[in-house]
Amino acid sequence: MAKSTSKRFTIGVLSKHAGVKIETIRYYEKSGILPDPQRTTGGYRSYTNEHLTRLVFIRRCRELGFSMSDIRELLALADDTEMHCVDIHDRTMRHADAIRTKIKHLQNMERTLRKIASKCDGDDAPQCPIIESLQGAGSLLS
Amino acid sequence: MAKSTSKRFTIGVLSKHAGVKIETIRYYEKSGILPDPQRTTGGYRSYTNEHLTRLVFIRRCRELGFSMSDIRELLALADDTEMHCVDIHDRTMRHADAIRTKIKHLQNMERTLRKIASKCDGDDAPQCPIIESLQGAGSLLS
DNA sequence: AGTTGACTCTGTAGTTACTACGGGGTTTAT
DNA sequence: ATAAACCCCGTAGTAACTACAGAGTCAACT
Repeated sequence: MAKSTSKRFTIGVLSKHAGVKIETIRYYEKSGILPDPQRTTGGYRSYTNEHLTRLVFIRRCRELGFSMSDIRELLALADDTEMHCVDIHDRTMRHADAIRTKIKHLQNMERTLRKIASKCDGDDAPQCPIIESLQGAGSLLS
Repeated sequence: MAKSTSKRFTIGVLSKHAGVKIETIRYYEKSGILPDPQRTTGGYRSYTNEHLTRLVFIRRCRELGFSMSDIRELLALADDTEMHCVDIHDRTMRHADAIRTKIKHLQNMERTLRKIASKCDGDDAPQCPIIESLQGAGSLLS
């Protein structure tokens, strides 16, 4: 768990590694969700691995349907701040429960999709039984 | 599997049951993701349970971070359309794989959050070990 | 029948979270 | 030293809603 190499890099490099567009990174900075980086003498933003970690986390959260304020709260948990232990416990549990629900829904969807795929597997029959498979209890829309 | 009761209801009722705002329902209709319902003589929209099912599915997908075009594709799978079996197989598997990745990330987050909560459980110690728990390999940000 | 209140209609404008672009300065490589 | 590639900031555009205004509809009392 040695402290990671603290090389600094530009916004373009950060963008590539995090999979987040440059404009979006600046947008996150402006909205306070990603801390202002140091600047070079020329005025260029200079990032560290901590920025990268945080940015990847933000990107993932967005892909998983969390709002910016959700993410702000989750990051506050990671950033400590001056919250009380009890607050943290409650907030954390609420988030964990919401996430569990998301997982359940995704698991249902994945199961149904794989069922559909397996029915369409192998033979290229003129009409695959997709409609039927979607009417039943295990419907994608259920 | 009897055909569900085909009572019709207004947009307000649909909104309440689906947990989707009226304006959003009209927006979905305009963007073609929710089929145009019948109208009463007075011009009111008249919905069925099929609309409800579809709308709940759309809402969930949005909460899970799917874009409108993702949802359009998923609904196309449910709606049959004139796609070939092979197409469906490929698309379905791609979606299933993406969903599996989402599940993995959410499971990591849930595990980490519950760990944090359990550390903050019971005693109201002056400083809970949140920061440390977030630095390690099982960090929320990892 | 009339009227009140809750509901719905359409269309337009505002919000959130990006995304693209334009005009300029900086850095790097030849 | 001069392009090419990169970065700066600000503004405008997009996607997916969300709110509001002004008018019509419906159900239920008197």
